[in-house]
Amino acid sequence: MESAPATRSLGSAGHTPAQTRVIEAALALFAEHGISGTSLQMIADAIGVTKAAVYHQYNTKDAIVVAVAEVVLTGLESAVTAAEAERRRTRSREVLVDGMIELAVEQRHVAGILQQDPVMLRFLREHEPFRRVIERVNRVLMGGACDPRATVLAAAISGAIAGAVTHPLVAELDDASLYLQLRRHVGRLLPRQ
Amino acid sequence: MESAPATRSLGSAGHTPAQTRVIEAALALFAEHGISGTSLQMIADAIGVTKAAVYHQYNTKDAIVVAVAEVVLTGLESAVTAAEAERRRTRSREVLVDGMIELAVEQRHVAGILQQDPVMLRFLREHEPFRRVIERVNRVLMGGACDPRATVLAAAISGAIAGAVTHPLVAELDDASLYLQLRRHVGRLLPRQ
DNA sequence: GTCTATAAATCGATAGAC
DNA sequence: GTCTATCGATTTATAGAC
Repeated sequence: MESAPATRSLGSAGHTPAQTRVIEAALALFAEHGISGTSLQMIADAIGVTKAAVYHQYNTKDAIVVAVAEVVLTGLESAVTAAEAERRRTRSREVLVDGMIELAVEQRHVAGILQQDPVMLRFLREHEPFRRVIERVNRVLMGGACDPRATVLAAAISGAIAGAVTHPLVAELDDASLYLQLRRHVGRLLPRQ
Repeated sequence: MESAPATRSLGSAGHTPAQTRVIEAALALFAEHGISGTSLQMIADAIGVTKAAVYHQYNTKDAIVVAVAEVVLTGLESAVTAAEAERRRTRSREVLVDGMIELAVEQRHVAGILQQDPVMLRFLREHEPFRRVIERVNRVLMGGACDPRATVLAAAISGAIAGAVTHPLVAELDDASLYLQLRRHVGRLLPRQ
């Protein structure tokens, strides 16, 4: 029997096979060329269909970007939900950081686009469901404080994780080593509990 | 009297006023919309001239990207040159990290595009003078080692700095606080000397 | 150094057949 | 669900006058 599905504020479920093909092709191309640098023609070519077929699934390019964002953010939402279930704030942050590292390593080839692409950042700011997830993540990372020290710490943690897994230096490192070393280094960033 | 100009492998000197206007406008637009998301028309509009006038200064868009990269990388090259002058490896890394933080805070609104934009990353890989600077930075950050621990550490330091200064959380923080807090947090990342 | 004008290709997006 | 065909706007880039 399945475990009860976590309450989702992001509707990433219910994709037809054709939609899934679009999302996966777009994800790979966005990561390599950026969102602005990816045309619908490139997505269509990658799938092996025409532009019109892509438009039948998502009738604007923005809709594709939102669908891609939902897929990537779903994991982050689960991680922050698990973290928020912890009672102690320091423990909560540890759980979230560990989840973020695991996700970032899993999705290392696409992690960059979510956190750095200007088009994606615009959606993260303006699309309400996305902003809520980001705000929950930041709140946990800041550990209840809101002073400059906590703010920069949260930014540095996010940046270190996203920046490290997408850094050219670690391109040839295996997932397990990257995960272990990243846990170790980012762990040093966290204040002693 | 002026101090002797540091040996430059990046030819960022010798810009005409018109070229400087192009570079500065491009820098701001690249940072906001990404490189692919910035057209020559947008650059021309920002300066207040026509596209043809822009093309008279740089006859391809790629040439503008290279010129922008040179300007931004010049600071990094000075920082790594200063760091390499130190005798002890741990001290060398400290000097470089401090220089990188200073540069990143100064250029916080454009720092992201250099380290994360897919088009810029392609130039950093393929343009030989750029790659040499990046390699020198990485060598100092890794402190003489080349194991997974040192590799991920170097990636995490770069990522933490670039990621932190461009993070939306710190957008409203003043430069001085950002610099101080970032030094503190990234300092914890460095192994005890 | 800047302009007008234009070329050739590609962009996102739509209509309608199958 | 995919196709052909097309639209209008925009893209990079060039030619030639001032």
